[in-house]
Amino acid sequence: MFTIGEFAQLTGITVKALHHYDEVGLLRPAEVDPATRYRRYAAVQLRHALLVRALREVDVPLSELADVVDEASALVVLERHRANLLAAREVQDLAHERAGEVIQSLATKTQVHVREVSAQPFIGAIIDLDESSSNDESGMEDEFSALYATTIKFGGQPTGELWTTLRSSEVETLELVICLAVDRPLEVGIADSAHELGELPFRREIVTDWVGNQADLVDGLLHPAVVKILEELEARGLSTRLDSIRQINKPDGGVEVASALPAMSCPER
Amino acid sequence: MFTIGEFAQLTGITVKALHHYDEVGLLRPAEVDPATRYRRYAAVQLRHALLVRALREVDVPLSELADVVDEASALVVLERHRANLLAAREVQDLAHERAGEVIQSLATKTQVHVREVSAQPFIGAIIDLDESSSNDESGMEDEFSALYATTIKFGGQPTGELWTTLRSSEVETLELVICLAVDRPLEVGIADSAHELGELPFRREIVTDWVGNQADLVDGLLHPAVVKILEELEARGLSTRLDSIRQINKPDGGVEVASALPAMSCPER
DNA sequence: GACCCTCCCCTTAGGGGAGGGTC
DNA sequence: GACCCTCCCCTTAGGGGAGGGTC
Repeated sequence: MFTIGEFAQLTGITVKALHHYDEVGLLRPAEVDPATRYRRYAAVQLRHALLVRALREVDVPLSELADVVDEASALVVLERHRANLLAAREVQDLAHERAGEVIQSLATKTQVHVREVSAQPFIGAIIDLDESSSNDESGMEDEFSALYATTIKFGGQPTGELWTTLRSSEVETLELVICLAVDRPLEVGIADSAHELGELPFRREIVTDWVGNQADLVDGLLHPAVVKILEELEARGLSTRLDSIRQINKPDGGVEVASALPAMSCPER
Repeated sequence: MFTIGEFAQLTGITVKALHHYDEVGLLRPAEVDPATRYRRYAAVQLRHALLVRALREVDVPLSELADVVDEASALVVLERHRANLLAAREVQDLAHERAGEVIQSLATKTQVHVREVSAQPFIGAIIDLDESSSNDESGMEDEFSALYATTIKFGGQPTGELWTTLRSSEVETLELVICLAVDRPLEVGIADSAHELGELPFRREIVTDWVGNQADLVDGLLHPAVVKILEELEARGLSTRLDSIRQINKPDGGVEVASALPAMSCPER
């Protein structure tokens, strides 16, 4: 039998840790003096303690150590833990890549300017973001072509420009509206709950151009050009509501983000 | 300006985390309503928040995020953290190797037997383990050859057998005594504070043989054969004091660990 | 005089409520 | 009726004491 101090020396486990292992039931002393509460450890406990210590050196959580009864089970636990670690590293590596991309995309220069644009009729497809939550790019492409087909079917003539707007519906769910510019206003009769028709009026817009590589963007995240325009809008004391913003996907892969300026609010400069 | 909920949506940071960042001063809301204590976040805070979130995704500790003011500093922090991670992984890998070795060494079969041995004079060198704490093997080799030389100098004739014993000195510091068997008792006059002379009497010993690969042993740790003999001693109701144990290094790399049995304590079986 | 005991507080980064105002 | 607020408790694995017996 050993005192806790001796047992600590022999096993390399600290007295504090032994206290803790006793408390959680991982490694109970063979005896406890009922009067003094002094713990006594037996030589038969050395092996187990050494296994525990070896595994704790590689940060195997205490909960997994409950399975360890001999060298064989210790090896199983060690290798299982190792496999988990390696898997976690791969996740870590991917996360690191993504973090770098996010930072890079925020760092890319964004041009800001103001322009006048003429009235623009459009047709929009309403997509519930909460449902199709896995916003993979391919799905987005599908939505675009579906909208294109729908437009043709209803006699519209797409002029090529595509944009999206985020908005909150009355039922408090986030919606993405995918819009396609058409040559003339479509008849209201063809609209359904999943589509809307409209016309952007003649207006002045503030626009941010983002010329980074689309592929570098991490999806599900605020687009850097949206960040930029929100900063600009706020700096001018204008509304920073997302539904006032159009995100225009250019054929060359670039992105414009635009928001209408209130009439006469911003004197030419 | 955004409510905390909106800001959370835009940045992907949870409301709980924003509360926390406010509390620790990492990311304070632009305004707090003095009456309701409602937090208000500004669009200019989006960029910083997105950087914070990107770095938290890779588990950069909050303390390191204090340095982050723009994309450039975020990249610096990201890469610094990455370097730390990679270094930590190497340490982890080594720790994993060692843990495996420790478990393997405990798993190697150990023979136990009892033998009678004749009286054995010896000379021992006393080494303070607290001082020469970095118990590298080479240092141990040096000690052996020094002892060999000393033995010769004092007219002793080493017979080859080498062993070590661990003991606690009267001043409560752990000592290792390195012993060399000699052909006849040396004169007491030649002993000094760093050496001791003695003779193991004729006795019966319990012995554990360990035949694993010496190189697989992790130093600073209880030798598997010592663990085994302590178990055996305890099972027989004998003293498990370390200073009753001799660890004999065999020329072939094997290790014997022996402890004298009390006279007549253990009837032949 | 070391050793050992039992509290008790502390560390990371929030998550999960409860209870009660606010938009 | 969602949103937001401020507590408060909880999680890992012990480390660092304090205060008081024990070998």
